Amino acid sequence: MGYKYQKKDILKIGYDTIRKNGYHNVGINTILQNANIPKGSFYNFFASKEDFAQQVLQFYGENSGKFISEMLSDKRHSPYNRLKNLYRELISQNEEDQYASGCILNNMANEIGGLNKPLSTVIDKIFMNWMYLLADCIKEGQLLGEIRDDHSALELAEYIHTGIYGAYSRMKMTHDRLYLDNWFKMTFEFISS
Amino acid sequence: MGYKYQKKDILKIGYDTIRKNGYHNVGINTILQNANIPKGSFYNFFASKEDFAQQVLQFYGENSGKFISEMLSDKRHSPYNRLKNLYRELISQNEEDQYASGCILNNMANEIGGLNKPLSTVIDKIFMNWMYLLADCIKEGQLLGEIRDDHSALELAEYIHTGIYGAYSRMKMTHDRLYLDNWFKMTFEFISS
DNA sequence: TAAAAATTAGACTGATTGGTTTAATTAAAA
DNA sequence: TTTTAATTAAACCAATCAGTCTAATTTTTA
Repeated sequence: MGYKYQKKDILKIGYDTIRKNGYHNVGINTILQNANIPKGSFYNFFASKEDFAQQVLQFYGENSGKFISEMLSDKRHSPYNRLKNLYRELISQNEEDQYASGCILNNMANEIGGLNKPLSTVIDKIFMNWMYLLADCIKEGQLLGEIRDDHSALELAEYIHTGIYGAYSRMKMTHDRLYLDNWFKMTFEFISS
Repeated sequence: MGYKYQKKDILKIGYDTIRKNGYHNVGINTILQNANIPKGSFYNFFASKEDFAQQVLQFYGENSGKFISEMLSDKRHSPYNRLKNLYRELISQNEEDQYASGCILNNMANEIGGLNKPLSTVIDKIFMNWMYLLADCIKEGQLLGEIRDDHSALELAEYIHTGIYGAYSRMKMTHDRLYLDNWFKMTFEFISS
């Protein structure tokens, strides 16, 4: 049977709440209400708000890693098109909240990255993990001759993904996908060979 | 003579404090301490924390606008090189705080852009104002044949500036300029014709 | 089944939040 | 110079913050 509440469920609520509202703007009480748990249970699972945020990021990083990995190993498409499909999908996922929130990793990086070393370390690890997944696919595309190879696969991966983070910043202002689409169009033009 | 405190000085302190620490992470009391003013004076000048943030952004937007405008009208260099000089300079400015803070406009956009309509409207106006300055210079470069013209000047402007915003997100994790430099190298290669 | 451990529950705490209030002081306008 | 308005000053307020505490309950282990 197990106990009443599942850590995983609280992390899921926390992910959603923090992604949409930010870190400092969200109090523990909001998490408790959204997850419908008493404070004692929260602090039974998590040592502090910061520890919670860390686990939320980890949770998200692992799920996203799996998703990226699956999208980039779909052998029905070429590497370049697999990349395009991934970002097409990531862009589409923002429709759910009217393009208001973006990616929790980027949000946290911008909000507290420069101030909180433990959290920025976690964010960096997750990010680099994704980059290696991207770089593998890009490398494949370079060998096939469909992606330019005057820059390393890892550099291109980082260029692509930081690019969409910049576009998220603008997306939040306008609440539409125009900037994401423009970024998509131009980036994939620039990296094709 | 005038009164004891100057609104402009408080805005300058506010700009610095909020840029480095975020919006929700900074309380009015911190601003009061940093600016060395009593609470009564603050609320004499500003209606609320949100109003204050709005005026801080406006203040920054105008100063930055002037700076961008000057850099982009330096006729000793070609348009393409003026752009490069501008971003070289913007990157360098981040050394002061060990690449931990980035741009207040981008930070605020990411932290509260999706939640606060009045503030996101201000941010958007300032951003677009900059974009028109950039686009004018890019247009010039396109006519000279040194910047690719298969995308509109405004689209390229937006692409460039959202690009550096993405790089800021990464810069905050690593606290160095590597990502900024990589972004710079690749972007200016991609947009040259 | 008995004992130990983990979890649930929410009242409580001290510090901090954005903002108000009232009085004293200073500068500008008449 | 007198009156009015703006500014300075800081004590004060209700609400909220992250986190603690103790007791009851439930699950696991022995």
